[in-house]
Amino acid sequence: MQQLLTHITNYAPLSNEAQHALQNCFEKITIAKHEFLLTQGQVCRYLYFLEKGALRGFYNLDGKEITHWFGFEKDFVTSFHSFITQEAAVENIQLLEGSILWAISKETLTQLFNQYHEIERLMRIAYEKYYIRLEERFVNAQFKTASERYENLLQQTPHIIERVPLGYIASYLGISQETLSRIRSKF
Amino acid sequence: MQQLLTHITNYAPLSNEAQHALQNCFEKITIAKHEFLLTQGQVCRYLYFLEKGALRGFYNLDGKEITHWFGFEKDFVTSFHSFITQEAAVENIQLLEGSILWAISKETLTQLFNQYHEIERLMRIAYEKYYIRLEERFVNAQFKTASERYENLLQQTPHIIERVPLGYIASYLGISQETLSRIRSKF
DNA sequence: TTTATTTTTTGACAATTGTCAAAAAGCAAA
DNA sequence: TTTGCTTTTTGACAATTGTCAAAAAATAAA
Repeated sequence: MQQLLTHITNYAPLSNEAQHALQNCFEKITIAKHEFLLTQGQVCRYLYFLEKGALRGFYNLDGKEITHWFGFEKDFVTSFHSFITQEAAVENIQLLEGSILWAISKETLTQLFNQYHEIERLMRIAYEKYYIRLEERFVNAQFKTASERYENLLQQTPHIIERVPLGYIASYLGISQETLSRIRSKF
Repeated sequence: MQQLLTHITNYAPLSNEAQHALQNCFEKITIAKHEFLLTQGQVCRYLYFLEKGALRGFYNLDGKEITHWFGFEKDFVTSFHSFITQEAAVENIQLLEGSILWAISKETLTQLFNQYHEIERLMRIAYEKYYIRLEERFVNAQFKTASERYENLLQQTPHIIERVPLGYIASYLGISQETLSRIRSKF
C-alpha cells in the first residue's frame, strides 16, 4: 500500500486526508499464476494497482489469442474500455506470475472524485501519462518493421523479455512466433 | 463557441460560471489551407478545438512524411506529447482545409483546473474518451491486415476518404500509396 | 533421473506488402 | 482550351512476414 501511495504522489501531491481516504478504499488481492482477473464478457468493475507480479491482457481473434499488453510492478491495470464504459469486456486479463494487487471499484473511485478534487486531478494526470505511453506504442506498431519493434522492446522494456514467454511477446509485437525467433537469431 | 460548449457539456454538465470562464479563455483562430498550426521542434502550448475544417498530424521519418492522425469538426487537437510534457514536438500539424479553431493555452487551462473542479473533471473524461479511441486504433494497427484496416476506415470514419488525399490516408493506415490503390481497386 | 508436456527453433513454401519507374487521371493556372 | 503540376494507378520485381510441419530445446511432473 505504501508503494501505491509513493507512486501516485509522484504524479501529484496529495493531502493527508486524501491519502487516508485512498488507503481505506483500496482492497488487497492476491492471485496465483494462470488465474484470471477478468474474462471476456464480464464488465470490469475495478481498477487495479499491481504491487508485485506480472500479467497480460489478451483477446480472442479467429481462434487465436492476441496478447496486446503486459502489466508489471507499479502499473495501473484494468480493461480500460470496459472500466470506462462499463460495457462487457472483449479482453481477458490473466496472471503471468503469482501477484499482489490493490483494487478499487469504479463506484468508489467516482465517490472519491466527488469528495477530493485532488484525486480526480491525479487520475487526469495518470490518463495523460497512459495516453502518451499508448501513443508511442501505436506509432511503433503502425510505422516500424518487426525488427525495429523488437529492438525497441529490448531498449525500452527489457524486463518483458526476461519475464514473459516468447509466444506472448511475438503476439504483443504483432508478429508470428516464428518471425520473432528468426529476428532474435540474428541480432 | 456555442458548438464547443454544446460539445463538452455532452461529456459532463457544467455550471454557468464554469461555462463563462471557459468562454473567456478560448481564443478564436482562423487559418488557411496548407498553413501549420505547429512545426516540429516547437513546444505545443495550446489545446485547440476544431470548429470547422480539417487537419493532419505528421512527422518525418527517413525523409518521408508519416501522417498519423487527422482532425475534423468537434475534435480537440494538439500534439498531445508536447502539450502534456511541454517538450519539443516531434510532429507537425498542418491544415488540410481552411479552418476555424478555438485555442486555450496550457497555463490558462491549468488555472481553470485550479478554479473549477468540474473543468478538470471534463478533461479527465475527455482523456478517457481519447484513450479508448487510441486503443482501438492501436489494436487495428497492430493486429489487422492492410485490407481490414481500410475496410474499418470505410465503416468507422468514411468522412476521411471524402476529405483527405489518398497519399495521406495510405500513410495513416500504415501502408504504401500503391498498396492502398490496389486494395481500393478490388473492394 | 526418466518421462511427459510445453516452448522455441528451423525449413520449405506461400501470401502480403513494399519499391521503383512509368503511365494515366485529375486539377488548376494561364 | 491548353499547359503544367499534382495525385493516383499500374506493372514488374524484391523484401518481409506468415503458415504449416517437424525437430530441438527447455521445463515440469513422475
